[in-house]
Amino acid sequence: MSRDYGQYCGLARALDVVGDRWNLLIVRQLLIGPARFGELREGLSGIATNLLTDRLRDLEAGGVIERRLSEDSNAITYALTPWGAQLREPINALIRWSTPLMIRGLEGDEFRPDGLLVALPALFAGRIPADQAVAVGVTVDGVTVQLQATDAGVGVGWPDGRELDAVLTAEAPFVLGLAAGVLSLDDLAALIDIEGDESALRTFFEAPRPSVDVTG
Amino acid sequence: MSRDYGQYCGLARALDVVGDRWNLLIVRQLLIGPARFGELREGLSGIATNLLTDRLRDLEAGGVIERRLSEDSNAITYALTPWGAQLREPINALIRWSTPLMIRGLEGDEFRPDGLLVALPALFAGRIPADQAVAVGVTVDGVTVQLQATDAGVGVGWPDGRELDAVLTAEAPFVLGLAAGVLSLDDLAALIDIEGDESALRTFFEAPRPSVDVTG
DNA sequence: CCGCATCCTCATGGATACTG
DNA sequence: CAGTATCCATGAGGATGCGG
Repeated sequence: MSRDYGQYCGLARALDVVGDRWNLLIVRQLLIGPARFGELREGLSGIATNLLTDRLRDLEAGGVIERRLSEDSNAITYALTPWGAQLREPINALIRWSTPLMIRGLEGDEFRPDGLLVALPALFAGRIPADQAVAVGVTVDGVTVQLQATDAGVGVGWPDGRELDAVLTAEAPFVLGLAAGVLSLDDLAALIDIEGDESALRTFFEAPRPSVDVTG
Repeated sequence: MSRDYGQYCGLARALDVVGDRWNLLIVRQLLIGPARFGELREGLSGIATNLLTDRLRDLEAGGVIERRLSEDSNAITYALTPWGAQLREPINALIRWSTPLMIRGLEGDEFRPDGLLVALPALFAGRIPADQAVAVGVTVDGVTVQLQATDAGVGVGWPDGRELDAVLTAEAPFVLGLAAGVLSLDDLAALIDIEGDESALRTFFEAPRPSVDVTG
């Protein structure tokens, strides 16, 4: 690849920059936060190191990411530029579109809980669940992610020490189906585990959210 | 490519289906409307025929497109499935993201006016410009596209015979900059040509629209 | 270890010619 | 017109090496 489409079309030009294999997955990792070379390699399930080097150079030349030398020099950190960070919207849209592919289950694919930090905001995008200061946890593969009601919508992140009103423990496909609104807590009653105030969970998982289609 | 990422991640699974080279551009063409093999080949500026065949098969197997045999058989038409048509949102998001790349100008790339039928709805996405029954034309490369105020937002299409309140003639980058809101009619006064009621054009090009960043 | 370069193999992309 | 078949260049993927 790396070959330009040669079309004066927004989609073609966007793909000239981020369409190469691995590029958008690198951006996904950096949407979680700045990362070192090795962290990226780890989060991308073992991309070949030469490819990661190439892609990082391409993305830097394209203005999507930047290299930062940490204070003590010698340590290079990769981070999104402001423009690169705006890829969150296209990526969120692709994540919502992929819902029919996700509710099929893992099918042998590798699951990394930090992916929830990108997937859950995409599925909850922009909706405002409640005025209350509700915070719940979602535990997948033994790792807990915190959902928190904010004025702007649902905030997603690692637990920040605050008390959780409830914790939902479930397999990854169930969590994503719940977040996308194609599965309900009642549907999954026998397959999930809930501790604490179940109504706090319903605040999140029964509120309106971006429509996704499951026709696929 | 065609190789799966092997990650249980919405973005990775989406790219497993539409991430191969040419795939999203094929979807872009089909967002304009169903098309024959030769029309796709034409609209993709001469993609190799074997690649087009491969991609069409992949997309069909992935549930994104379907082959329709026309009534008199012998003529195959390709069209998006309902799920495939939902790629409009991710594609729109990428088109909005690409604005900084587009306002740089053509730079030798091929421009096809039918691309405006996809680009303009992306840039006007969802906003409601006016209650009036205003319709204007945008002429690029001698081809005119019609913009029409509707309850749902801006409707974009080929002229349907109705009388146009105004016609804007300009180079493609100017039209896209105007639609994205990073250029104004006043900025471009000397570079564009306006016939008819200029205020009708302002109804479209000075209304609020999705924010795009030009930091790139 | 971390960041990257080099080599090698093989799948994929791309251009052309060809066929029903 | 709608694809196949063929050939070649390129890129992906994996292993390894190397300086810091």
